[in-house]
Amino acid sequence: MHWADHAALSLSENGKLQVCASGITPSGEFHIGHIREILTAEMIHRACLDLGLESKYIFIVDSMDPLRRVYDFLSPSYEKYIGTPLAFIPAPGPDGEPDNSGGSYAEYFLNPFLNSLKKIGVTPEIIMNHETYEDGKFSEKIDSAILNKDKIRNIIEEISGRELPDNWFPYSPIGSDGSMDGVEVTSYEKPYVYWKDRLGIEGKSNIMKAEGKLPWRIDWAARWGIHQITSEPAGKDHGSSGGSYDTGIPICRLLGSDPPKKMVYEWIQLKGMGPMSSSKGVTIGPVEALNLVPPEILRYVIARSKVNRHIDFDTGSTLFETADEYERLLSDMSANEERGLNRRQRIAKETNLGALKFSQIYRGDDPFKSLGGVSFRHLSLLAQIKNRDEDVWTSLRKSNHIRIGPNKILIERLSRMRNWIDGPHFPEKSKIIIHRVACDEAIEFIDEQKKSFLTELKSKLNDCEWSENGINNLIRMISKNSNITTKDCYVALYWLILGKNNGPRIASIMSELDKDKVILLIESLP
RNA sequence: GGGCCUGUAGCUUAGUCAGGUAGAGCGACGGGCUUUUAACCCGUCGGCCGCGGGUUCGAAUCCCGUCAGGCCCGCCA
Repeated sequence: MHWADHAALSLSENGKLQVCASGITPSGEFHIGHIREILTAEMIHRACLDLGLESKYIFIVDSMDPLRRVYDFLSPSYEKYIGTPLAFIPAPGPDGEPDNSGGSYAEYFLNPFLNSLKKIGVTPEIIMNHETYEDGKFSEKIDSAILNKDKIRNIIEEISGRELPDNWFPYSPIGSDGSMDGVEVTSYEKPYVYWKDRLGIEGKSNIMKAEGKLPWRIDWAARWGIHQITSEPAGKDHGSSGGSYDTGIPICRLLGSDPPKKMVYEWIQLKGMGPMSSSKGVTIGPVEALNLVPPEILRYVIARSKVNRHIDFDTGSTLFETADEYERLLSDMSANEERGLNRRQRIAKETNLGALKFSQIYRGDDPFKSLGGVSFRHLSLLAQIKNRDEDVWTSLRKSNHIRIGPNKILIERLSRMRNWIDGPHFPEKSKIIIHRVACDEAIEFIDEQKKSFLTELKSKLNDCEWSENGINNLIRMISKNSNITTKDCYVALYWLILGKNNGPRIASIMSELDKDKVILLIESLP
């Protein structure tokens, strides 16, 4: 059984109404790590629906969270906004300076992300957390938290092992300059929290409005109750023992609600570069990823991996393999029957089918409709050899990958493949590099006999039709009349042109090159 | 210091929750496609399931220990 179906099944024991949630702080660029947060919850939501439960999926934007520090991509003028909720800070303009015409900081980073989510078929109910505060929905929880201040303090200190300062208070009011930093609470009289800020100015915050917020650990526990959340997978940072999940559960109960069951997902890492971090520049954005691979493949990256296993993401060969695995699974699924499968194979097949199901952009779509019929590896080859799309289709027709014209899926794949190849993420290993002069290995491999074959070939090139077939026929003809095997003739050409001992059909590569270039290349042999 | 994840064929890994003869892909090798391939099809090779112990008729799977790698524990998915 797929993990999402399994999660849904265990949720179903607690009732028919399910609310699956994700929460992200929009403090900077979103990256594919956030995609895991989103998709883990969204797939469980879909699984609930598949099971016949009533379920909704909400995405809570932590717009009330304060700016923690001035990130590298921000201008130093953001210094004054540290401690201010992201919803109340102007977005950075093109120069990194605060720009009042560009909406809020939170929206600035959120909107492109929502766009990408739409492309992968995720359409959550979006809740801006600062609006929940503005609407007074937090007020009861805030009141309750303040009244239970000592109990909450105990929970946090005991479970997290952290020691809270003496002046700690379970509510952070916003001071006169908009920041929550250095604001000390002096007293509480519902609905007002009285305070003195770091400038020495005194004031009060109404807990019915967005004039302050609960600290993170309490905020999280409170919203579980406010939104009736039954499932919220959290990143491993919240999941380690003593982390915010562990303190959230008893705090949520203390505030009068049932918490969701703890579920922790592992992080996505960029292969060889450790965990993703926007501030360190170790990141790949969803927009970037979607320029390379189709949305169903991006979903599949998440769907195929168990929640508690980390994912090594890289835009090189791993992504190729994952994409090809998707294609292969699809064709295998239609082929073999249930019979003759033992228990393990049945489970594996069932799980794989689940992964395919959750990879579809729209729930209920037939996975087989997303079958391209050509491996990504092969497509990358053709895309590099053939400059014109039409030639790619011709080649695919010849190899029986497609019958008539390419379908929409394939056309989109080729266009993405060209992006991939032209961009910085395409793996070196898969690149086809045309040599301009013979490399050392080529010179070593090409002995006198092979050289005379090439010389002969060169002299006939001008008479031959400059097409894949014409060139290939010429190669075959000359090789037959030479003393070496056909295979050696081809290998010599591979070494000469690509610097490797094999490759895609050499005639098709040559036909895309200028004749003069080929001639110069042969002449570059000593 | 506390905790999590991982260790299975050359590489990537499934199978671990519900113990019952180790599966797959890539690579390599061989063959086919009377045209070469990193296409396509068929086949072969390849695993003391990190190591040691225990439970069991039976362990990759459960338990204990141990080694190695990665990660989290101020904010970060």
